[in-house]
Amino acid sequence: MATMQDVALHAGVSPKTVSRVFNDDPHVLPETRSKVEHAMRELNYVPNVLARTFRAGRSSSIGVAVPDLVDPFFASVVHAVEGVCSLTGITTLVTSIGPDPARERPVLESLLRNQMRGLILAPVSEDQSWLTRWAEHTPIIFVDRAPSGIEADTFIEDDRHGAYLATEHLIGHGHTRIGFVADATHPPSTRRRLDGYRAALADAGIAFDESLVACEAGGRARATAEIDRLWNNRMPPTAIFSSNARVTMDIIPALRGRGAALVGFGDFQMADQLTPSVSVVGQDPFELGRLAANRALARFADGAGAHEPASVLPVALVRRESCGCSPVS
Amino acid sequence: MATMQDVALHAGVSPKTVSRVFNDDPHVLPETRSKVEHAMRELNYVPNVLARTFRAGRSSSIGVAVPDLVDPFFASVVHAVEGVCSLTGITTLVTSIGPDPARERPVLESLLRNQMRGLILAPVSEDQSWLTRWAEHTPIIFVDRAPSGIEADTFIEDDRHGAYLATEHLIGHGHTRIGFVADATHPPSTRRRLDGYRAALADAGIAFDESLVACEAGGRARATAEIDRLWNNRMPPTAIFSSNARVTMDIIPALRGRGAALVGFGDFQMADQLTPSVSVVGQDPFELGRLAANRALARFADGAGAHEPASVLPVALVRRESCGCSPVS
DNA sequence: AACGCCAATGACATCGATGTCATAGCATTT
DNA sequence: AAATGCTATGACATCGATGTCATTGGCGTT
Repeated sequence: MATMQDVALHAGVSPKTVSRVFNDDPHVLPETRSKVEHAMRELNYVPNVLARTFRAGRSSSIGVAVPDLVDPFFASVVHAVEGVCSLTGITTLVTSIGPDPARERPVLESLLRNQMRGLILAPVSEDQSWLTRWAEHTPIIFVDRAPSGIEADTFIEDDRHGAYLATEHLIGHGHTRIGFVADATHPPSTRRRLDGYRAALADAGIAFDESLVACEAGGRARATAEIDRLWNNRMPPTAIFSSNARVTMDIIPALRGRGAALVGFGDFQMADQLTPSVSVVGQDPFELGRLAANRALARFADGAGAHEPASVLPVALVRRESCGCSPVS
Repeated sequence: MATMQDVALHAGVSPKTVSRVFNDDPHVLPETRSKVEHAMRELNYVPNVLARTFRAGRSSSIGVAVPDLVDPFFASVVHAVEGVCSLTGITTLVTSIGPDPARERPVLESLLRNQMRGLILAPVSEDQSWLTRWAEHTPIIFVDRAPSGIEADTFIEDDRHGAYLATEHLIGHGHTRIGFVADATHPPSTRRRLDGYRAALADAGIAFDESLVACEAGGRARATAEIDRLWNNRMPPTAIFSSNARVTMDIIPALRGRGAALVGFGDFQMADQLTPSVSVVGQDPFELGRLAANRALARFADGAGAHEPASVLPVALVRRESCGCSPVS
């Protein structure tokens, strides 16, 4: 790996001149320039990004941390961020945090230690106050899940309204016993979805029944167990609202033959091809990622400290068959 | 951001001593050590990874580049790599290349310029010979798709055999007009799958019919067009072999009502929940990622130059309903 | 008491690129 | 001809951590 020194020696100039040529500094004689360019080609010179970013003090990459890359929702968010950043020559460094809240801090710190230019984050833990120190220098943008213990730019969906719509719709189909299924209680987004669910029940004059809430349905096995539990209820549900796409996919097998209506939060691939096709609250993960990336880029200019009130993206009910609607033509 | 200098000043020692404390060098008096540790805590010292890796000459991260993160197959590969690397304190830097072969080289070069410790790659282009220069210093491991123009460690699935199995199985159900659908012709894996398909036909004494091959089926719209085209054939197919999971998902809507049997290469979420459930050739992306990551780690010790013959992971037919089998109890 | 040895610590150079300032050379002005 | 200005180039310092070697001082040996 040739360095600038090598090129300089080869071209008979100083390293600084090589640097100037490389960075298109106009103060170089055409003759000198071509000598240097020739030497660079000869030695196959490639700049050492490590040295450059070290000198510059911060890298030209932006970190993206999401709970799970295998989740198509987050994959789309990441995809959007990559799209925006690749246009500006900024590298995206993607990591998945995993389901364990305790892993969040170490994973993020090892990311941030690389002098990231910025961080786009969908947290899994319940406290991000320790990020304050980093936030002073590094813009941090929260997506999908609002931060706690720290204020920062945030882009979330209208979880509450989406859950309200879904629940209201099921109520409109005549259901009064509607189960709420999730894979964890703590994420703020799940809480807001539970809120919306309860609000819709309340507005329809239906009493909230704790025994219809099942929040341990992560993975097919536990999903099945939770659904069994719900149906062992004295009065089983006749409809289910599932609080995210992963859970929706996990409970579908368990729901077979139970004749329950279903609406899930979050669309997923093949949802429209299942029998019955699954009605969902449609989010726009790509837009979420796009907005977050653009905000991050804007903060590189503005400075890291500032932040605006959370942006709440609208969601819409996508009626398919599982809610009880008839297939659309 | 405090530096070692700051800590040294604060503790009244030299920067070198701070470095020693930080790196658990035994040649430090306990008293000095605690003084330094106190200063570090006081100033909230965090090492500058950029400076460290710059000094060390190479970073402690491994690059992972796949065509598409939204594809659950590659998402699983990445997940496995992350799992292995996180145990050894190596950061994984994930990028998706996208469908355009021309983007591959710039994307990878910008990754490699960061002095990656190694690279795990599922290429989209047809020539990786330019990687030779990097491969001398940086172990490069190919997954899912074998390299061309360069020799390197490679982990692929048994594409040919998988396609053979699938085609043979469809033939066993009495089909003689079997369509082959893909989203591109050039990836070596697709070619091998086409090979396997042709071999199975040949072994059964069925003539290969060019007009049953449709290789432009990327995305739902084009998938629908390709299926329409196949069915406009004078003798339409009665069964379809789809060469990857994305294509399988894309053609399913178009196949509705056509009564064709279907086997796809690659399992996907919900494949077992569709009606009919979709028979597939099952791969093991997680294992693929795990093996690749372990090989990369091994190369860090061995040195980059070497490589072993490609490892071919076995695949197995997962019989569900779409091939014509009856549901398993 | 003289010598050598080892442990603890620090001074300095180093990695590669680049910012700052100096200098040499040439042209233009008065 | 001297003063001024401007351009092309280079010397040197710098970013932060750490490898190398030197220095200091205490201890044990003969």
